[in-house]
Amino acid sequence: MTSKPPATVLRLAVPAPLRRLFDYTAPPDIAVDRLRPGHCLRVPFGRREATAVLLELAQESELDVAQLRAASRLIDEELLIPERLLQLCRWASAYYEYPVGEVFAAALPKRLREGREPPRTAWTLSLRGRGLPEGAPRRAKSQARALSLLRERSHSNDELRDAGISSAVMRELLAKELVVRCTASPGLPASDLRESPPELAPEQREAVSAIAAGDGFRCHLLNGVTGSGKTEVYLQLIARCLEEGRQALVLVPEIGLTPQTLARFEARFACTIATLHSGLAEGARFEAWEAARNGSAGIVIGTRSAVFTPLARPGLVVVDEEHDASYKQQDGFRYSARDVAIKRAQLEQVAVVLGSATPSLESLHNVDRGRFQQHLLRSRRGGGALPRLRTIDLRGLPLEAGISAELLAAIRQTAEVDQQQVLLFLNRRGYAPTLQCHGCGWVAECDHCSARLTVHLGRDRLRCHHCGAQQRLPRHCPDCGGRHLLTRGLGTEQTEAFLRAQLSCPVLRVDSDSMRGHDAMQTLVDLGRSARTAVILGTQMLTKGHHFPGVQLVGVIDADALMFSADFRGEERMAQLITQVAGRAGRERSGAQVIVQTHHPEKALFGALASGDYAGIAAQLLAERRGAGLPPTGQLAMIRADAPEERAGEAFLDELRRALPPLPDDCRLIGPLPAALSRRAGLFRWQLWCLAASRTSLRRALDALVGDAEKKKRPRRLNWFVDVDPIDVA
DNA sequence: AGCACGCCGACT
DNA sequence: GTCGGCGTGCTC
Repeated sequence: MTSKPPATVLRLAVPAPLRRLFDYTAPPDIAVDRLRPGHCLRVPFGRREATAVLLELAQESELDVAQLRAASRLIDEELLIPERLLQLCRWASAYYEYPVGEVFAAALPKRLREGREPPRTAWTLSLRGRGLPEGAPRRAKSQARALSLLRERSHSNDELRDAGISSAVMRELLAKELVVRCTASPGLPASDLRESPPELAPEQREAVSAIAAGDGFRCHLLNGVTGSGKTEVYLQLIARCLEEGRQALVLVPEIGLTPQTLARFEARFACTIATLHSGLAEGARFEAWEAARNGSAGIVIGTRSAVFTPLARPGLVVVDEEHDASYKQQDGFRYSARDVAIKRAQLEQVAVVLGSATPSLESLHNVDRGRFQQHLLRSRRGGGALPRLRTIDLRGLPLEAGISAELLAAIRQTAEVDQQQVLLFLNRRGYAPTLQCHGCGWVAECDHCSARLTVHLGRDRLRCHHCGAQQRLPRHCPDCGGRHLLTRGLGTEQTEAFLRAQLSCPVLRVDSDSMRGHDAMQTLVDLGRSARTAVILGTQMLTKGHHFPGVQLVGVIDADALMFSADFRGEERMAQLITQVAGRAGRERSGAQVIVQTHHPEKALFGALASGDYAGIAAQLLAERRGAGLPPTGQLAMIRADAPEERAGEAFLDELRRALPPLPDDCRLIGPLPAALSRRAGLFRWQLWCLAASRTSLRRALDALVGDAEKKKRPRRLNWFVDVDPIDVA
C-alpha cells in the first residue's frame, strides 16, 4: 500500500473565453492542503491579475509542474463557492457550451472579480471589548447596549439596525477598538412573521400542503390565473422554509422586482431579505451576496443572475412568472435562469416552484411528461369575473392611426363617458417604421443594418432600432431631392397624436422613448394609481407592469404583428400577452373588456382566448410543435457567426458543418442561413441550426461543432457563439 | 476578453 | 524623427 503523492496542482477556472482549465501552484503563504474546490484565488494571468475559482486539486499537470505559476493569494478563507454551486456552474458551462471561467465570472459579484474580499457584514467583540466590565461604557447608552448584544453572540449590520443601533455607534466602537467586523452572525435568520398570513383559499391551501409535503428535489408548476394568489402560496412556502432554518431563493423577471413586491415580503417576514438586481450599486450587491452566502439572509430575491447566488442553507427555489422572456440572457453566456434554477434545485435537493398564469409550453410539456407536478389555482380572489374579450375583424375596415371606428368608439365610451382607464398596446415605438419618397420611391435605410429607419417626429429624427444610429429627419429625398416624403406604417407616437386629437382626456404614452431617464416601473405604478381617467398607450413594456387595477378597457391594436413574427413562438407569446392583460384589467369592478384588432378573427386562438382557455391554446400549440419537432418537444440550438464581410460567416459555418462526423439519426442541421436581421451594426449574421429529438443527441452534435469551431483558425474579425434553447429565433 | 508586441501614416 | 492605428497571438 503506497500513499498517494500529495496534490500540488490547482486546476482553476480563469475568466477568459477559453474552454479549458489552467494549472497553478498554491500561493506562497498557503499550504495546499488548506485549499478546497470552491476557494477563490487571485492569480497572475498573462500580464494581468484575475480572480479564479479552484475546481480541482491534482497530483500532476499536463505542463511541467516546475513551470507553473503560483497563485498570488487566497481571497478568502471561506469557501466562496459552495460545492453545489460549483457543480451548478460546471453543469451550466457544459450545457450552454460556454467557457467555464466566464460562467463563474457571470456568477460572481464584480468586486470579487476585482479581487476584493467579501464585506464583513457582522460585528463581534474585540479582545479589548471582551475585557470590558458589563454595562460599560456608562455614559454612552447605545454603545453599552451594542456591546451587551455582542457579548451574547455576533450580530449582523441588519440585526443591529433592527435593534435600534445605528452605524454611527458601531463606527465609534470600532474607533475605540472594542469591536471587530466578522464574517456572519452564526444565528439562523429569524423565522417569525411580522403580520399574520391571510386565510388561504382551498386551492391555495392544497398547493401549499402538497408542495410542503415533499422532501428533496421536486418541480412544481403553480399554474394560477391572475389574482388567484400565487404570491401568497410562495409566501407561505417560504415561511415553512424559514421555520426549518433554511433559505429561500426567489427569482423574478427583470421588471418584476418593484418596491411593491419587496414591500410585501418585508411586511411579512422579520428576517433579512437580500435583494439582487441590475440597479444595485456594487457595494450593496456584494453585501447582499455575502448575506446569502453566509446565511444571515433568510430570503434572497433577485433577477436572472441571482440564480447563481451562493446559499448557506438552501431550502426552496421560486421562479415567479416563469414564462417571462427576461429569464433568458440574450448575449454572452446565454443561459435560462428558469432552467438553471431547476437544475440548482435538483443539485441542492430542494423543491422548486415555477409560477405563472400563462406557463411556458416548456413547463406544460414537463407536466405532461410527469416531470413537474402541477397545481392549479382557478379562482380569482374576490371572485372578480374575467373581462369579456372580443375581436374586431380589420379586413377592409378604414383605419386611422391603426384604430378602427369601433375601437375608437369603445375608447370614447370608457374614457370619456364612463371616466375609466384604457390601456392600448402597440408593439412599435416611434411615429412610423418607414420613410419613403413619393417622387422616386426611395426608402430610408440604415447604413449599418439590413433594416429601415424609424421616423421619430417628436425628436425630429430617423433612428435605427437595431444599432442605435440616428440622423435628423430629412426635408428632401437624398436621391431625387423631392420634397414629398411619406411615412409608412404605424408606431406609438402616431397613435398617441391621433388619440390626443380625438379625445378630451389625458393620453399617456409608455415606451422606452417616453420612459427614458425615468424609473419606468415607478412611473407606471404611480400612473396606474393616480390618473383615474386616462388612455395609456404603450409597447410590450406595459404588459409587465401589472399595476392597473382600474383599467376597464384593454385594446390590442395590431395582434397580427405579434402573431406573425419571424419567431415560431409568436402565437405562444401573443396568447400569453393577451391572457396576462385580460387578467389584469377590471380587477376593481366588473364589466371590463378586451378588444383585439386582427385580420384573422377566425383563428381558433381568439376563440379560446375569449373563453379564457389558455390551457386549450397551449395544448394546441404544443401539438403543433410536436408535429414540427420544435421545442419543447425537439431540442434546439443555434451557432451564429458574425463578420463584417458578407459571406465570411456563411463560409465558416459551412466548413464546420462539412467537417462534422456523422451525427445521430435524430439530429438535423439546418443552414447556414442568414439571420432574420441579416446585417446588424455592420456585421453580417449567419446561423446554423441544430435540431434533435433528444438532449443527448443535441449535446453530441454541439460538442463536435464547438470543439471544431474552437480549433479552427477563424477569419479576422469573425465572431461566433452558441445559443442553446434560444428563445428569440430571429 | 484583455493585453502587449509589431509594423505603417500624420504630427508636437 | 515619434505617437498611434488595429492585426495577431498568448494566457497555466
